[in-house]
Amino acid sequence: MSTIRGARERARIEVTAAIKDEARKQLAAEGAAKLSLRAVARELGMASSALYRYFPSRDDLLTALIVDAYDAVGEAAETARATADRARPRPAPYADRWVAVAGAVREWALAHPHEYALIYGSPVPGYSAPMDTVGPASRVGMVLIGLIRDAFREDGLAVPPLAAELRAEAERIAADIAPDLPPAVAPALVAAWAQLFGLISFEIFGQFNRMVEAREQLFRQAAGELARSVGLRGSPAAG
Amino acid sequence: MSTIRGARERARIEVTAAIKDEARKQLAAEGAAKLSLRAVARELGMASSALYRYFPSRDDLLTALIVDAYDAVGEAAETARATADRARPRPAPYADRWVAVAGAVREWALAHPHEYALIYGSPVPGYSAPMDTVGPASRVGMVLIGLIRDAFREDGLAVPPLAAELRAEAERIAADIAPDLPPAVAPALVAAWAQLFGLISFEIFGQFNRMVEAREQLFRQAAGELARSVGLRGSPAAG
DNA sequence: CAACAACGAGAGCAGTGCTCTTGCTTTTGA
DNA sequence: TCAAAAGCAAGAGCACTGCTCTCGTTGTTG
Repeated sequence: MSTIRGARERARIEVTAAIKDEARKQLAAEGAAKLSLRAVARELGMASSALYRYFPSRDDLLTALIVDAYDAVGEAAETARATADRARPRPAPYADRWVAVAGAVREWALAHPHEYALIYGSPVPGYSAPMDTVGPASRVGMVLIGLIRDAFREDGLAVPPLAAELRAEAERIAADIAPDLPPAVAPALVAAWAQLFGLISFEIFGQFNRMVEAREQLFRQAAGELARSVGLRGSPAAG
Repeated sequence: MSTIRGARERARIEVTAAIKDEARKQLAAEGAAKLSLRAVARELGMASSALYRYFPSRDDLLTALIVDAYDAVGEAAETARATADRARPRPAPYADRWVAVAGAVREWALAHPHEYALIYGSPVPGYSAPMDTVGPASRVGMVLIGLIRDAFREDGLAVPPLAAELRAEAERIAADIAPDLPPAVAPALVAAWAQLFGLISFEIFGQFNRMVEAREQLFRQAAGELARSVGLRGSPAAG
C-alpha cells in the first residue's frame, strides 16, 4: 500500500520532509508571519522555484504545517491518555486523567509555541480551514470525549444542570459528538474544551506575564474545575 | 493642555487618524497579515514614503491599532458594566452583571473579528508587547476585578476553595490586582478571565463551526458558570 | 530505446517594507 | 520682519517577497 516505487518517489518524500522541517525551524525562530519560501529554499540549497513542485503556494506549506501541528498535539493528548490509563497499581480517577491530558496539551504548547499559535492563534475569519485539517484538528477533542464516555460507562457522571434554553442545542451537539452520553454533558464539554485552550492561550501568548507565576499549579487547578464541570468526580484531595 | 497650536499640528492629527482608519479598513477586509503600508498610502493618495513620517514602521502602525482595539473592547466592557449598574427597578445580581460584561466583550469581538484576532490572537512569543499596550490591555480585566470587588463589599463572596499549593501564588496575585479581596478569589478570577476569552476565541476563530449553533446561549451559560466559580451568587433561575 | 512526465534552475514580474535625497511649507526666534 | 530651523511630501532606489514561465536534464515507462 505504501511501498515506495522508485528513486524519484523516494526523493520526493525526503525533499518534502526536508522542506517542512526547515519551514518548522523558521517558524520556531521567527514566527509564521516571517516564514519565507525563498529562505527555506536558500537554506536547502535549491532554487526557490523548485520548491513550488512540492507546495503550490506558501499557504499550502502553512496548511501542511498546520496539519502536522494538529497531529502532534493530538498525539500528545492520546499518549497522555494512554499513559494515564496504564498507571499502577490502578489508573487514577477520571478527573485526574482529564487533568493529565490537559496538562499534556499545555506541555506541548509550551514546547512549540509558534506551532500552537499557528493552530489556535488567529485562523482569521474569511480563511476557512481546508478540509485536510478537520480530521487532525479534532483529535484532542476526541480524546476528551472518549475520556468522558469511558468515565460515564464505568463510574457514571455527575450530569451538570442544563438550562432550558440549551436543551435542543444539547441534544444536537450530543447527537453529533457522543450519542451515547447524556445530552446535558455535551454543552459543558464543548465549553470546557474552549476554556481549556483559553487557559493555555493566555499563558502562551503572554497574557499572564508579570501577573501569574505558578502557572502550572493554576492550570492544574482550573483544569480540575473544568473536569468537575463536565461531571467527572475527582479524587477528593485533587487540586 | 490639548489645544491645537497650528495648522500643522491639526493636519498631523487628521492624517494620523486617516491612516489608522484606512488601515483598520484593510484589516477588516483582509486581515493583519495582508495589511500593507503602500496600499494604505495609495488609498489615501499619498506617497508611501510620506507615511513613515507618521508611523516609523509597519509594526508601529499595528501597535497603534492594537492599542485602539484594546481601548475599544475595554470601553465596551465598561459601558456594559455601567449600563448593568443603572438597570431598573434595581440592578441585577452581580452574577448577571458579570455575564452582561462578558457578553459585551463577545459582541464586540463578533463585530470586529480581525481586531479581536489582533489583540487576542497570536502575539507571538519573542515579540513582547510594547509598553503602550499594557494600560489599555488591562481595561477589561479591571472591569471584572471591579465587579468582584463591589460584589464582595455589597453581598460578600462565596469564596472558592483554594488548593494548598496555590496559597502563596494567590496572595501574590491578590496583592497585585486586588489587595482588598480574599486571596482565594484571585486565582479563580485570573482563570475565569482566561477561560472567558477561550470561549470567545473559539467562536471567533471558527472552532465551533459545524458543531455549535446556539452560541450565544452556550456562552451565557458558560459565563454564568464562571461567575459562580469566582464566588458570585447568581439569581437562582439564571441561565 | 524512445516518448513522456517529473524535475531543477534561472530569469523575470509585481508587490512589499524601508531609506535617502531633493525640494517645499510652516513654525520659530533673533 | 525675515532668515534659520524644523516638519513635510514625493520620488528613486535597495533588498526582499510570492509566484510564473521557460528551458534543459533526468528518471520512468510503454
